[in-house]
Amino acid sequence: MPELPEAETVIKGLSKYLTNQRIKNIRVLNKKSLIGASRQASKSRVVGLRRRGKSIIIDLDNDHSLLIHLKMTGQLIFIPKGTSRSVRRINLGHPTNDFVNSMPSNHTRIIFELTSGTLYFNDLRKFGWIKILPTKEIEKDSFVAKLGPEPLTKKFNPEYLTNILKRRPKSSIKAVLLNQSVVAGIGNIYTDEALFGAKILPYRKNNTLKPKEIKKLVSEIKKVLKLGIKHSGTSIQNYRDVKGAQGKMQNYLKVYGQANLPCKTCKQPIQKNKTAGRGTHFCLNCQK
DNA sequence: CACTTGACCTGTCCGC
DNA sequence: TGCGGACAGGTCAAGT
Repeated sequence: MPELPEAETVIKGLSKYLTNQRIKNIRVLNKKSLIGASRQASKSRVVGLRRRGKSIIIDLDNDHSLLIHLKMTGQLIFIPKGTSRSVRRINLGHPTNDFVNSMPSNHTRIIFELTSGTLYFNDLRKFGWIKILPTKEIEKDSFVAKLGPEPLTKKFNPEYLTNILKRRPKSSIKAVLLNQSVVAGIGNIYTDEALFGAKILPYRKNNTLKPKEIKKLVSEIKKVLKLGIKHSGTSIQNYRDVKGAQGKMQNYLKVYGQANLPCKTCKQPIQKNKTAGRGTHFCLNCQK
């Protein structure tokens, strides 16, 4: 789930709790969730948090970093030291956890014990991972090295996207926006929202987009991502912030998850199909 | 080279 | 109530 706005929200929430805190111990409950040696992170102090695309980076004072990808169902939940059991009763988005006090939950994969409290990495589907690697090697990491520009920087502009589309004339615009090597951080939700804002059907072939449409699309992508950040991300099922709270962006979505409901602009029913292998939402009347 | 498909996992929801 | 199948926000390897 977590796309760029959700990763950004998690970082904002975690920073105040983790910065300058020491990692005392790391408990690995699911081996596959951790890549690298946990001893390279324990006994170190957190110096800062940052984001690259959808991934979260926690820098440590021993020249190592945690590179984290939440994939679809990953959560980073922080419980400050001394939190009472009643406060720990939080809704994590699935029935097994809904009314259970439990941290760790059934889906906790890694536990970081810090001086300020405990950080739980939960991940129902086990697709997510945390890598521990030297800070200097993050840029060379096999995952990070392939990422395209950040969508909220000037590097992502109409000229850049135009050149990308020329090299991929026959695929769909949606497939391009989901490709992290083209632009890093956009996922299924914000792709559908940005294409609606730009009035472009998701399955349009790239060589049919006009310059005006490309320009509008770039600006709509930046707009929906900023709106997502403003509303602390989208919570459809599992996404939660560090305190287990839901984001608010789902209340502002115009097409994602709105199949058969009236379009907020023209009242025609929102359509759903499969484009680029993903559930895709659009308005046949508003988008061309 | 670029695109599509299936796999990775666990769970929910819907129809029968 | 049970069962089978489709589907779920991401990415990668393998196939075309």
